[in-house]
Amino acid sequence: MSELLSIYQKLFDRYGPRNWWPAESAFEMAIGAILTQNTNWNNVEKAIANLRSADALTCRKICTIERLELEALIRPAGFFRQKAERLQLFSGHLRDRYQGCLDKMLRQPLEPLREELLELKGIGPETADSMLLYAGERLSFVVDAYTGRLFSRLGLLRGDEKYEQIRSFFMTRLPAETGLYNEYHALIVAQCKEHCRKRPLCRGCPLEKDCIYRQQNP
DNA sequence: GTCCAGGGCCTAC
DNA sequence: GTAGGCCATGGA
Repeated sequence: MSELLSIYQKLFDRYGPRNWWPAESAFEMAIGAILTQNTNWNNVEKAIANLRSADALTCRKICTIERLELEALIRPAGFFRQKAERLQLFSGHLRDRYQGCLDKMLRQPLEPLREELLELKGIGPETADSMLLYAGERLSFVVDAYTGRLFSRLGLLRGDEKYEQIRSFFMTRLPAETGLYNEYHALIVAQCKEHCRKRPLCRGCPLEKDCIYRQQNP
């Protein structure tokens, strides 16, 4: 078994299926992907609950709601002014180019679609890949800060790779299965939330024996 | 009080 | 092309 699959298996054995992305619709996932930028998911849940109560989890409503009202609804998610703008830019694009139909957008050819998302202000690579993988079930590995941190510690990355390099690292080594991509990213998050934050401690970590950081710092 | 979270943009060198 | 500042809330 490849090294990446072996690590995957250890994480899956420890944490089980993560059932990502937690949302009731693809559009809600896309909105959540923007709201969770550099923000604890707990806070995002509050914002999404507010949007749901206001019946504002649709493209049409996000497009037409007053900016200040949208800001107030998503306030718990932090960075609420930027995020309100980003939600409306994304929804406006969806309305203008795909008649507001997210499924239609997500069925487009992968790489051009990814580039199209990246051209939108406020959608960077992680947000784009989250939308593609989780809302669209498209084959695009999601990289985040945890990913680089964990695989550097495991000695599989140097630590100075750019986003696209890390994404390619996984995509050229893993079987082309969206279910695997989905679970792997979610498991990395679960792992890092429990063990690999900024503190240099791997005790009890399911990857303990593989973790070169621990070998270097017993 | 301090640190951090499932980033991304902008500006200055 | 890249390091540093900025955006903001809420929980640990």
